[in-house]
Amino acid sequence: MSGFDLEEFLPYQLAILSSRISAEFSTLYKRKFGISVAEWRVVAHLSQSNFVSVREIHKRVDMDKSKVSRAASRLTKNGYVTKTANPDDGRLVSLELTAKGHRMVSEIAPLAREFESRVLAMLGEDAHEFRKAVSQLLTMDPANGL
Amino acid sequence: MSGFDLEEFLPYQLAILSSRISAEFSTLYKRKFGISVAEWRVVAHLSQSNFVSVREIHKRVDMDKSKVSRAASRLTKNGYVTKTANPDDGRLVSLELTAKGHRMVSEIAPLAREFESRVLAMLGEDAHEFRKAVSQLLTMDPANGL
DNA sequence: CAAATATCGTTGCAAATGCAACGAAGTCAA
DNA sequence: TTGACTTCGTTGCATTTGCAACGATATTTG
Repeated sequence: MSGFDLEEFLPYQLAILSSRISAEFSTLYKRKFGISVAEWRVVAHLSQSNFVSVREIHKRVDMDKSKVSRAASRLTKNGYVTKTANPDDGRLVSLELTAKGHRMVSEIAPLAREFESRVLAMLGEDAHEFRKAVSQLLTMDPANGL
Repeated sequence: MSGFDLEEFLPYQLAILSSRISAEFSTLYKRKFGISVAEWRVVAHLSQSNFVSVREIHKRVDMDKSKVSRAASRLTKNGYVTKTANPDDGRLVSLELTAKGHRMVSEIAPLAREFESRVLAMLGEDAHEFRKAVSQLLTMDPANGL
């Protein structure tokens, strides 16, 4: 039969690995706060720098701007985020964490760090090398055909 | 501001990396054959072993059985796959590549290998270590809390 | 300044997704 | 053998997603 060995195909392996890890971690905050992965990404971004526009987040992450927009709307509806018009540029929206949003992030953050440690612990000595490789690959330009 | 550094968070990095790589590669076959990632996974699996059930594919991959079922239906409609009832167990469906399906896989396979090489080339010496780490992480049991 | 262009966020829409429920088929035990 | 239980694939449904189009605002160009 031979054919193509999907199990050994790196893009496939990465997809499986990523979705498993993401699913595993997301249950930690989904259960407690009812937010999605997209919403987690938005609040995590906002915990680092407030007054961020939808476009700003859309640019950094592989998230369509409509996805960001809707995630932000859900977060606003649930009191984690506020949306205000940027006074300098009427097209922009300034997203900002509320106190409730900050509390949520500070509850999730230690869980995130602990989860990450557990994953890296599986690699032992090689953990650092692995992280370096991931960072390296992330520097590729998706527009330039890698 | 401090907060949580999402950019350095491994699950996030893996999600970005995986989705970029997947998107990049999928354009190679989407354009030519009009199939989705889910459909690619199904035909790739089938290129290794025919007469596979929906459940079989569902078990190996992080794909809901309804997702597999629908991907198989689309592939059948487009002449890449046939569905027949398993004579030994009426509940099972035997998925099988058609000649057209085999031709498609044999066109995509070299593109896949070349793409993978290009990705690994970015890592140079460390490519092998990286692959080992990915395999290692994939052995974790998602049910057992990693 | 006016008009053409570009950028930003939202929304409509069709397609994809996850989940639960279902019917059909198989297994097991009394 | 019958009846309870399990397994398999499909489908209904609500939600999410990606893409294009839109209105609103900025910027650029003539």
